[in-house]
Amino acid sequence: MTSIDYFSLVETCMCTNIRKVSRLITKLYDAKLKPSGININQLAIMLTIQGFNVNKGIEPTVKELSFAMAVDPSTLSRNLRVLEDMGLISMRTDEANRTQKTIKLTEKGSESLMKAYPLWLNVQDFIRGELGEENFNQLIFLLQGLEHILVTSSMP
Amino acid sequence: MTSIDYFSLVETCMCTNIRKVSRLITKLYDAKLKPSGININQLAIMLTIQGFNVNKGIEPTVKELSFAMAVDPSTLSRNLRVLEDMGLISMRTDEANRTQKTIKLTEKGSESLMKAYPLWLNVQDFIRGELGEENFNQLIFLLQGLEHILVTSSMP
DNA sequence: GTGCATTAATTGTATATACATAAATGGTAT
DNA sequence: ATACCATTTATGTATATACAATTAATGCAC
Repeated sequence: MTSIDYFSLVETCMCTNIRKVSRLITKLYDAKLKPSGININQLAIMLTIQGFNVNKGIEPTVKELSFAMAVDPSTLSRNLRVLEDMGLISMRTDEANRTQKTIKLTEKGSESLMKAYPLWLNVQDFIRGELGEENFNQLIFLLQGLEHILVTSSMP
Repeated sequence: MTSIDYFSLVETCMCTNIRKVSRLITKLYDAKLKPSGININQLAIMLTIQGFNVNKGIEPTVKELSFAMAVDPSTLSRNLRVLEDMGLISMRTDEANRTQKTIKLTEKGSESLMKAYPLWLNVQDFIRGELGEENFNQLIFLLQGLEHILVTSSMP
């Protein structure tokens, strides 16, 4: 094997590319969401909770939320604690099955969501404008395809 | 404004999609790199250091590395500490300008790199195989386009 | 119903991440 | 030469992340 070009190697790494963009885009969304008092991760958590509630008519458990977001339960547990301390969500032991807890937004949480929504839309539109509609959609499509592969296929 | 479909909202969020895939793909790369003793983030750091060294003939400073990887210097500072404690890199105060430090791989670091390389290649090939060559390349292309936008354009 | 396996959530530990600030050095203006 | 400003790195603090292990509750087999 001849010598390796390390720079181009790291530039073709799917994981490294995604992690780099993840850092950059998180920074932008967090900055623009700042006036709402929540960051993009917290917004995503609350939107997913609200999605369970509005679309499915249920209050999700930690496990359900964890699966929907592809976050480790232990990670989510700590993230939820922060939101609870902020008064944006409430968690309650499910009396039907006391091993699990159900989660819902508080009134204050709903208000934060409404405050964050237009700010989120602004960033989203900025990115869409810069990338172009077609590239934006294509990127989302490819990311969701990759996500599906990572969740369903198991590498030997 | 009529009621919002929160589920589809979060599914169209560029940031949330990227963060989710980032978690999933990091998990896969880390698992497959495990026998090498380093994770994908550490591999990326060491490859970038080696890239500076081999391609540019210089030992990068924390700032240069931080810029190349789009990581905050304070974050990188801690990540480098771990690699230093593992004996994979060495950092030295630049005597020409004592405000900065220069970084290089140790012999042990180079060995780790060589051990990690075939493992990395396996994961990379797996992803390429599952996505298909064309989608793989297209995804990298779109990610680098977005990266460029995030680094150069400033949102009003 | 007692014991054991299972499941859900949390905690211990470690790395990753960034902002704000501090510490150390270097450069410049007067 | 000194005083001030700029630059680089590191530290304080807080959130994000996951794996391993723990705790608590359930359920099943006998």
